[in-house]
Amino acid sequence: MPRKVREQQIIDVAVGIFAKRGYHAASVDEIAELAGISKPMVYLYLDSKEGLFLACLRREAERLVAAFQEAARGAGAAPELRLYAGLSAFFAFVTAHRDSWVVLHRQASELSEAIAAAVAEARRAVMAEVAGLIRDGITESGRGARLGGQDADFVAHALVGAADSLTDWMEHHPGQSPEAVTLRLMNMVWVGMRDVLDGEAWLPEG
Amino acid sequence: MPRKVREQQIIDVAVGIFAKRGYHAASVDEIAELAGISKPMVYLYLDSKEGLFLACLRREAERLVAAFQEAARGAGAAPELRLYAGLSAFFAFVTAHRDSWVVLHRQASELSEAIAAAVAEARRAVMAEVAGLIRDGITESGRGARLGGQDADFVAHALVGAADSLTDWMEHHPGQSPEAVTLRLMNMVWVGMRDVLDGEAWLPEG
Amino acid sequence: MPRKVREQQIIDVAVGIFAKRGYHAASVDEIAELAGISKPMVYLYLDSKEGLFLACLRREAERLVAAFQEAARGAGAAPELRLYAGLSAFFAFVTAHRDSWVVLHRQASELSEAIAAAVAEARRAVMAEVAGLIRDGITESGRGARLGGQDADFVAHALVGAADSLTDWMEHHPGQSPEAVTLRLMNMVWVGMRDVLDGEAWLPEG
Amino acid sequence: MPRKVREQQIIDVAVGIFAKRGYHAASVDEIAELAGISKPMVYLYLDSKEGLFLACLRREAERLVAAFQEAARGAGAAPELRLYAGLSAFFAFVTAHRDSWVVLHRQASELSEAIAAAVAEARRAVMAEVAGLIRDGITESGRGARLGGQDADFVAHALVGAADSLTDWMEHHPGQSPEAVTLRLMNMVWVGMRDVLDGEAWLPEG
DNA sequence: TATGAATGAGTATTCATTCAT
DNA sequence: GATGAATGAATACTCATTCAT
Repeated sequence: MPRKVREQQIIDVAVGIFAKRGYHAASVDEIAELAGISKPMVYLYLDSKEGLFLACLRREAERLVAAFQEAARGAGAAPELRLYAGLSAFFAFVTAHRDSWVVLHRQASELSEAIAAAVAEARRAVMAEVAGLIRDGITESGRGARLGGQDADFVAHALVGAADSLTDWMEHHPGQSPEAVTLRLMNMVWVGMRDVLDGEAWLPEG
Repeated sequence: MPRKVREQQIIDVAVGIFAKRGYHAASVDEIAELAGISKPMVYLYLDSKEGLFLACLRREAERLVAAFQEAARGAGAAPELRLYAGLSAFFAFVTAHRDSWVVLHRQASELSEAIAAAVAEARRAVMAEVAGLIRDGITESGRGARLGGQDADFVAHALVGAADSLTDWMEHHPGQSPEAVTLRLMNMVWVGMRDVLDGEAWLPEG
Repeated sequence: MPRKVREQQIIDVAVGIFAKRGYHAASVDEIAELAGISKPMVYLYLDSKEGLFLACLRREAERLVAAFQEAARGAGAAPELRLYAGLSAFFAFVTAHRDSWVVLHRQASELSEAIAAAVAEARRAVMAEVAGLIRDGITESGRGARLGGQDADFVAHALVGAADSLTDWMEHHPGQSPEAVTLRLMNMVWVGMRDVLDGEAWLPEG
Repeated sequence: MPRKVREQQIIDVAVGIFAKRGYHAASVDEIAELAGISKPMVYLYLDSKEGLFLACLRREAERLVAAFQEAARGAGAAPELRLYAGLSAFFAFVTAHRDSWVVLHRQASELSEAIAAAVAEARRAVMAEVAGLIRDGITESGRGARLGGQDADFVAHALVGAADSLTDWMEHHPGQSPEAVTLRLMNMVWVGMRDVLDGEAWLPEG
């Protein structure tokens, strides 16, 4: 069996176990056994438990970002439609691949530098993508005059954080389709942003 | 030294260590040593590593929720001002107590039933608070006709997720005061929500 | 409360706990709590866990031996009747005081020199008593010519071992009264011994 | 080194340590070290301290029962000769393998359910064997009329208890060969039983 | 390539025992 | 006389990792 295939098989199993048990509670023993392979092979291919987890992280992050980008790029020129398509792909992905999501989202802390860095990098990639779309949207709408680059970043963080949190929300509202969630989120954020840019400010005084 | 005082000292230290190392990597040995106490005392007072972590979780969650509620309640009658005050208190709290935040936010997975339940409960309490304010705001504005209870929940999840994520953003933009962040988030969400309620919909077609 | 009384109270509780949990699994904490006293008091009165156990051992051994002796002495002059009465008292005692018996009989090993010595001493006292009666019986019957002192000891060991074992047997045959068991054991041993002394030998050849 | 061999080595060592120190005082560390193996191997092969002890218990019980049965079966048809041969083998075994005997005989209490069950089972097996021979002896002698099944059990308990106790006695009388002890015990019990069955009763009145 | 056998290092937890008051 | 507070020391158990084959 070719090396690359074996490696992917191991990663497949590992993602499941890491999602179910968490990084620490997962044991290399269990992963090897479920992958139908001996432990030394796992070490030969992936180097260490950390290497194995990193491989999982990278593959799943890549898949998630790819899903987002592909959808966004296939959605024509309008930035808001691209954002919409990307978000839609995101919700579809996390719905379909819970394990990937759990590994990406819930294991960030208490891990080594290397892992924390990989997680941060994955998140940064998503943020950049989203912020880019937002920036484009602002520019295109001709409303960008008053805004520096920081604003798109701010909105991107808010939006991605909202999306993360709504992923949990979806779990408790199974009737809601990913599409419906996407649409509602777009409405809330995009309209808000647009109006704010139009000068419709909210101030504590009301 | 009286028991209650010692207990708080231990929890103080433990929050720091758990935040720095994560639940699994943290060792009871280290916590005891840093607290200037012997390990058996830790076990006598907090029962187990899990009990210790739960105590940390509960105390910090209580403090965070209390900060939010106190601020919100002291801010008059208008729901939007109360929400604003609450968010403001939230950002101030997580800025001032990074460790508390890390313990609350980043340790949810791979832990025992009991711990997961405590984390979920803490998050639920925050959500309920926020959703209540949003619901009040909708009702008071007279725009509630078209909305069921689920909508406030949806917005609350989006808002809380955005706030979580912006906490990370703040870390990389130290110039931004918690107040400024709060104001921008309010603008984005509140204005967006208000306008959506007013019928200003966004649809994929543009 | 006078010291002696307290001491006995502690020993009462300790016998129960040691019987229920065994020496090692029993914790001084539990004993102190059940005795309604603080741990340092237990140490003040009994010195150590081992001291406490020794005190239990000695008191219960004394009681058991006393029960046997008293019964034997109250039973007239005939050695066989005295033996019968003693055995009868023994079975009555272990039936009535299971905890004492368990502590005396089942904790002999894995303990310190001192404890092992105390157990051995208790057993030795019982053996001496029994062997004495047997020796008297042999002498009186005029059959002692062919026997040295070792024989009485041998029979005593066999008899006491049989009694120990029958204590377990009684537990699974609750219908059997201590008196009935005593009588059957006497018949088996006494008749056998008497006939053997009369020359009725058994040899492998049949 | 093949697994099965290692396992037996570990058990060999463990029997010695458990006999010397008792279950609780024995440490897995010490056993591993004496076996010239690392602790994780002990756990891999035997699962837990309890598992290790159970393995010792089962192996030694099996050996003892096997020694008894083999001797009894090789001794022809007469039940009394088979009993004699079995007892003889028993005394030879406990003389030759003191450690096995200590582990089997002195660790029954304060241990877990599982261990207590194993000990009880071992004793039950011995009892059944002995009781069977006694029952055969009674039947064959044509004296069984007046006896129910319980009597053989009663005699078996007495006999096994006597044998246990005489094992201790032998330790203090090194001059006595196992054969001599066996013969004396047979005489005492068998003759007594036979005569009792013949109607030669003993009653308290004399 | 593949693995059965092996381990060093570390962790949570418990308990008998003793001060300081 | 009495106790709440405190601890040193020990132990079962686990796991990532590697070697010999």
